[in-house]
Amino acid sequence: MCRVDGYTVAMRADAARNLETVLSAGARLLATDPSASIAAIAAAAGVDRRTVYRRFASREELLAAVYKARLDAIEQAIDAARLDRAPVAVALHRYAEGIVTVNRTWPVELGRMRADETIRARRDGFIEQVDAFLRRATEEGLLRADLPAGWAGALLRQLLHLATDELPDLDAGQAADVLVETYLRGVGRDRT
Amino acid sequence: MCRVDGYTVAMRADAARNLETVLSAGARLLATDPSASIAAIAAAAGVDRRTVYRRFASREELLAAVYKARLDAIEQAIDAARLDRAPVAVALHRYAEGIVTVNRTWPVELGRMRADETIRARRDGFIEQVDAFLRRATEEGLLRADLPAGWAGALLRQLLHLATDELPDLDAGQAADVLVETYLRGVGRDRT
DNA sequence: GCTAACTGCTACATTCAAGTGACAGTTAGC
DNA sequence: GCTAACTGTCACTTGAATGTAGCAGTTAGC
Repeated sequence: MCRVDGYTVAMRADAARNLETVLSAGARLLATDPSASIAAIAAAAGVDRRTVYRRFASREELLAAVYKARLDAIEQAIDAARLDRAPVAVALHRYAEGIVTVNRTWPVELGRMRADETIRARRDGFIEQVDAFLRRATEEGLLRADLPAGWAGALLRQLLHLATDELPDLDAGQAADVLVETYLRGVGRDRT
Repeated sequence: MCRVDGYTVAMRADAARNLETVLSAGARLLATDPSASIAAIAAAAGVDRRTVYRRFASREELLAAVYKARLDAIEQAIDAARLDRAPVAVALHRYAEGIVTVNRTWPVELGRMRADETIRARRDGFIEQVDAFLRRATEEGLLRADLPAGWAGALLRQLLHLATDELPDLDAGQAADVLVETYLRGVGRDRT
C-alpha cells in the first residue's frame, strides 16, 4: 500500500516512485512536444519503455493520467483560493499563486483535449468557476464592466502562463504579485 | 511566370494557385496540430499528396515554406508600422493591427522552431526590433520603467495572440483597439 | 490546336512508434 | 531468507507516415 497523488494504491514503494517519475517526465516532455513518444518519456524517466506499458494500457491512458494530475492540482488550487467566498482581491491573488505553482509542476497544456470527454468536462467546470468569480469581482467593483465578453477570463489565463514562463527567477508568490498588478491595471476599475 | 507571396516565379497560374492553397491549408492545420500529416494537409487543400511532394522535397521544406510565409507577413507589418521612427503610440497601434491580421492569415505557431537556424534567426531579429521599440516607448514615457526584464515584450506577444483568438467578431482594427488599451493600462505609465 | 506543364492514381520501399509476449534477474516487505 | 512484485531485455506484429516511381489524363498558354 502506498500513496500516489494523494490516493492510496496497492503498489510497492519503488513502483510508486517510478510511476510518479514517469508522470512528471511525461508532463515535462509533452509540454514542449505534444507528440513525444512513449520511448522518449520512458528514457527521460530513466525506466524501460516496457515498464510504462505495464502501468498504462496505452498512450492515451498515460496522457489521461498526466492531464488528471494537472486537473487535480488545479482543483486543489481553486478550492484553496475559495473563489466563491473569500474577498475578491484576496481570492484572486491566492488563485494566481496557486496556478503558477501548478503550471510549474505540471506544465503540460490542456488546449488540444478535444478527445477525452471527462477531462474536457472538468476543465470546462474550472473555467466556469473562474468566470463566476470574475463576474463577482466585476459586481463588487474590482473589475471594469465595459469589456468584451470573455476578455477578462482569457486575459487572466494568458497572464498565468506568461508569469510561469517569463518570470522563472521569481518564486510563485512574487510572480503572482507582478501578474495581479498588471492584470488589475489592465482590466481593473480603479487604481489603488 | 506568376506571382506567389509577392515573388515572381516560373510556374503556371493553376499550379501557383494550388501552391498557395497548400500553404494556407498547411498553416491552418499545423496551427491546431503541429504533427499534421502531409496527407491531411493535401486533403484539406483539395490536392493529391503526390502534388505536394512535387513542390516540396520533404515535410521539412513544406514547414519551412509555411513559416517563411508567416515571417514575411510579420516583416511587412513591422515595416509598415515604422517602429523605429513613428510616434510610439501610433506605431504600437499600427503594429498591433498588423500582427492581428498576420495571426489570422498565418495562424501557425513559431514556438517549436529549435530546428531551422535561418527561421529562428529571423524570428529573433523581429523580437529584437520590437524590444528596441519598447525601450524607446519606455524612454519616451509611454511605458512604465519599473517592470521585470522582458515582461513588457512578453505581455505584448501574449496579448496579440489573445486578441486573435478571443475577439473573432471584431475586425483587426477593433481587436487592436481593445488590445492596446488593455496593454497600456497594464504596463503604461500614465492613464490618459 | 499543339505542346509542355501539371495533376491524379496506383503501387512500392522504408522508417518509426505503438503495443504485446516471454523470460530471466532484482528487490521490497513480510 | 523467502516470496511475490517488479523491472529490463530481446523479439515480434501492426499501422501509419514519409518519400519515390511510372503512367495516363487534363489544361494553361502560346
